[in-house]
Amino acid sequence: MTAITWQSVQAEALRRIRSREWPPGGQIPHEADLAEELGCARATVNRALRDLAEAGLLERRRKAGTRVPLNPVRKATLDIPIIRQDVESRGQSYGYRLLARKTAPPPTDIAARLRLPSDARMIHILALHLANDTPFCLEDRWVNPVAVPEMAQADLSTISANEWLVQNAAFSAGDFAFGAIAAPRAIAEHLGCPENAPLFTVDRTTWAAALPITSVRLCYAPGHQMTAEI
Amino acid sequence: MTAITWQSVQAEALRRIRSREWPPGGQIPHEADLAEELGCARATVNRALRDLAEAGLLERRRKAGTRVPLNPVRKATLDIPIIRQDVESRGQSYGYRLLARKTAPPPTDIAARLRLPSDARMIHILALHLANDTPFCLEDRWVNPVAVPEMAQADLSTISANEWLVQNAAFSAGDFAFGAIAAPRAIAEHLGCPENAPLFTVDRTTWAAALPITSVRLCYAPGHQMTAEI
DNA sequence: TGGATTATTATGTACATACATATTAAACCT
DNA sequence: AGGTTTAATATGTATGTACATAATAATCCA
Repeated sequence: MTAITWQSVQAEALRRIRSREWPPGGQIPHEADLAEELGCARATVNRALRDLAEAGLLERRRKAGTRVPLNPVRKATLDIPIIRQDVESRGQSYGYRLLARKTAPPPTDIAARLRLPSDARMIHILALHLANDTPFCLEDRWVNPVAVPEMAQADLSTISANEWLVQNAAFSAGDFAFGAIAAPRAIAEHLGCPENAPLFTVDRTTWAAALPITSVRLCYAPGHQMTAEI
Repeated sequence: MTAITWQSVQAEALRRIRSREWPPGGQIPHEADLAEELGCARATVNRALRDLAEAGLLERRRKAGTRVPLNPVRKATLDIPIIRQDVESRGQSYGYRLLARKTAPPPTDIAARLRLPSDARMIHILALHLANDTPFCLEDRWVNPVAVPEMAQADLSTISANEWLVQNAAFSAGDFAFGAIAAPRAIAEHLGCPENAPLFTVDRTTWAAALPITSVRLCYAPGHQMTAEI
């Protein structure tokens, strides 16, 4: 009979943080004391508090102990599915059109972001993702063929570069930037929206260790929202 | 001498996933086997694999075992600091102006989102956050006074509602939505940007258990980007 | 055969113990 | 007093064991 779980310890810790029994900025008892008080092993307390620290609700440092941060930096978790799954999980039918694919030197900002020379040969892909046959998202992607040589043979008319890369490229790290732009003429035409319409954009760069794989900008149709939970 | 850490086990697992030694869609050896093979305790393997599963790189189910997902839904972690810290961490000076504060019934969409009757009395706050004395972000917030009665006495001219709530409201859950809008006249004037400029927006609703606390829309000045890493 | 019941099995968790590691506080020496 | 060394301490992690739990596979029975 083990009534005390690490979740119950975590719930009790949360309660104390919220009730200010453990005030913001203040130190909390150390693991051994809590374990004794709650009647469980230190490992159980450790698991509970470590988890809270990862969520930004506690700050822990060796020897210094554990404290409740004054201004907690909360962490939200964002799910990044492939676009097809994103559309399908909304209960809509997914469609895809490859608009262009060619080898060319990248624009300077892309080259700089990937730390490649601006005369490097890269694959440029332009594709449209559809939901219920209406434009959902425009994918403007540059791929480093050195990182994924197999891509030259890939048939990107049936599977999107987005999906192909998730399945075939071994990426280790990446960064995202979310923002908004006014739709330029060319993009507005593809998305079927007015020129200068406000578009939600996601810029994404991925790496395999130090080797740059791809940099992509996704322009979503007007009104699109991306959601996260905390 | 304990050379094997859960991090090293995790690194080895990652290597096998990336090298396709453990192919997408395939099952991997169970914990006991891996522990024996790598020469460590099962708990160590468990910690390593559990972490990878949380990041979306593995799928684990009791009895069914652990497998490499075909289309991994990667999880990105977003830091949500208070706006002042966001500005200051960019090396800019933070400024703040309370534009309006009054009690009023909420618009229907806000009421619906918070599951409150549309004739509820709520506190409406409009405030401008500045970076280096130029507009950074416009905060349009509705607060449920039932959830935070102390807010009636709060001096929101020196501390933003954003910061006050983080320090004083015991929130337990929340959701975010990121999007883009064309700046309406009123917002454009506050942000000092052209009307219809594309603005990055964050809509955020927070709860204390079942009790709605606040719903806020942050409109960032044109060009602003929010970043995340994976 | 089919539906319910019962093993079986892989992950999930708890615990006691031991040691590692980072950091602070104390002691020390010049 | 000030800088350096040393001790003390809280968290971090590894281990072996034991049992819990969920889900599948096997079995049984009508």
